[in-house]
Amino acid sequence: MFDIDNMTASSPGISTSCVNISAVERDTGLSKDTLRAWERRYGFPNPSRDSNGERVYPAEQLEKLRIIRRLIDSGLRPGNVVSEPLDVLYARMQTLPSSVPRTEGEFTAADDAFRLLKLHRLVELRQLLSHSLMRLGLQRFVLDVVAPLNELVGNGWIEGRIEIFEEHLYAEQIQQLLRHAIGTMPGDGSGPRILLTTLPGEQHKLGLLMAEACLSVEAAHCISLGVQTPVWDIVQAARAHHADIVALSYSQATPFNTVCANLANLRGELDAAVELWCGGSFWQTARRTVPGVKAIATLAEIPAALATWRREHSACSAAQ
Amino acid sequence: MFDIDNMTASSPGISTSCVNISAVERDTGLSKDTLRAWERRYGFPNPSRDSNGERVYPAEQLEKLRIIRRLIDSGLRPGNVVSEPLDVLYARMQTLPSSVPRTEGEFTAADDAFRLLKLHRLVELRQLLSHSLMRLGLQRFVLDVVAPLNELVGNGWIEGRIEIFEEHLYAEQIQQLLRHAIGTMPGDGSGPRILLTTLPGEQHKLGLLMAEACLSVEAAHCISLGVQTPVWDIVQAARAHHADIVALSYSQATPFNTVCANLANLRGELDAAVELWCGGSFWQTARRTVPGVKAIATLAEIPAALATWRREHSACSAAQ
DNA sequence: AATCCATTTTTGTCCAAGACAAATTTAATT
DNA sequence: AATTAAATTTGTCTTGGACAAAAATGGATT
Repeated sequence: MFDIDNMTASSPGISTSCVNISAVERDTGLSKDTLRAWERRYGFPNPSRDSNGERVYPAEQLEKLRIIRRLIDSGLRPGNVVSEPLDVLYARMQTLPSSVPRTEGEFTAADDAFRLLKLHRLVELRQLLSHSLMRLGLQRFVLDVVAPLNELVGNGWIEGRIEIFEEHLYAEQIQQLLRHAIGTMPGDGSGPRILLTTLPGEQHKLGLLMAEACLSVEAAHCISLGVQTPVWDIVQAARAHHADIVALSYSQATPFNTVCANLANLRGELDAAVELWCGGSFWQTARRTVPGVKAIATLAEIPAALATWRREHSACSAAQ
Repeated sequence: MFDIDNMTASSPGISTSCVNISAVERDTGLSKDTLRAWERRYGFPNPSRDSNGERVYPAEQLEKLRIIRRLIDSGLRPGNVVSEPLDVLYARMQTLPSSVPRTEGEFTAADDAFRLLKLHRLVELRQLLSHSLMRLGLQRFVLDVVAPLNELVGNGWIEGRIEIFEEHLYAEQIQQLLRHAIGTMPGDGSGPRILLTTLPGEQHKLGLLMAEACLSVEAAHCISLGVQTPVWDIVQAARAHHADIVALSYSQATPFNTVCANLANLRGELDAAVELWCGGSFWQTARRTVPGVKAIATLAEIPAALATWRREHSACSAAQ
């Protein structure tokens, strides 16, 4: 019993040449249905078939799909990019708008960190970040260093200047640093109890951690559930831990309507007394608001939002 | 334009009553194809249809699917459980074998922690864990407290005694603790450079973190990429960071053949001088070994494995 | 009773080709 | 220039069939 495709696969030193549709779905984030539809409509991807008639994707096509994914994530439409040859796609990547609004002054730390990441100088990177944190304090560190660095790394991935493993490594370093910082803060239990998480499908944990850092600095009592908590479990957790506020984090990639539907759904399930906050950069271009949901467009708004809550809450308890 | 199903859905105060197949896939982890196949073969799930002929699953069926998932994860087969009524399923959950081999003496800490988790007494839980860590040291804490607690929580989920949000919360607490402990260890750079990660599809980050803790204690230089790194990126990262060892972590849920295929694949891509270690409880029942891959059946074996590496490596450099 | 091998059943995943609604773009009108 | 309407694009869902890997079963042998 031998497999022709696996034999042809291992030709030029690369044994991962050929993968099935499940692997492509996993590695590109494009659903099987989408992959088949593109093949039907645009003629790409164009996988060969194994002895059983099933699709087998060569590594080059997988790589091209990743590039296409980047372009679509940054606003282009499938019909305009999927059937284009590879060099045209590379050309288009150059013309993407780089949306990194940087505050002058602290941009050097983020730039330096990015350079160290690319050079794989991990020890120095950690030192630099750790030093910045100590010098600026947690709040300013998150706003002025981590946030722009996040953008740099994110754009670097879209433009292909950052490998996946470098992004992973970056996320680990920041996580280590922020968790350590958050962990060493006392937390006197006086502030509001805030339940932090993301909904299923949203995997971006750094945004959540940055929010937790900013909230902890303001003496809020944070209870983080990590990423991807189902709606029903958020409701249960809010009750079990007597949360005053449920705070969700979205990355910009999420379709706006999905966000609205989820928020409305969750709002309906939560007790009325519990506030629902939603952070994510997409609010900057949001067309409508969701009733009963507080939009937090940027991390910098967090102190003000907390101050408002405290004012309203103290007034409320005084009235009682 | 009105939707009959959504109207019947919002009857008893629950607005999430009806969901489409995508949501079910997301919330249960069962693929769309599997859900349709079960419906065809066993008559369950049995969703109604919306005006467009698409499946709409009521909340009860979703809940039952979650229970079925637990039973299958613990070894039962779909044909025996999918078509059974709900009360039979509950009865079967009671009869599941509890496979927690506990070392006498330290089991009280894990049990107490589990109890505190169920009572949502977060502050006390953190204190207890933190105290155990200080008393036992990181290594023993991981082996004697975290590992059995992991089992307790995992089994609790399978048996339905633990909610998803409680598991999330647990994972966050442990993560916080371990990261903090790992972060405060000096790391003199003398030990082997170990690249730690999991392959795509493997999301269990606690196992990885526990391994990192045990390795760090033995003065290894750990470079963690977090979870779900593609094979090609592992190879790149190993080169970029001059790793001596690549260590992968698997949870017991992964099919054995998948593990073997991935390992063989990765082994072929990695430089021959780089060792490949693979940890995961499935080795305890493993039928075969993979050439060129070192199996680490339990965390307790880590010190010995590191000692072996050091012996071989020092002999090697002396011979040169 | 335990181990091994061959046969049968179970089960997850894949396929094709069509359909449709939501999102987006384009065209037309005020 | 701003709205509105029509056309296009695009992701996701549908059915019913197919097949291979995994698991269970049934003997035969040690």
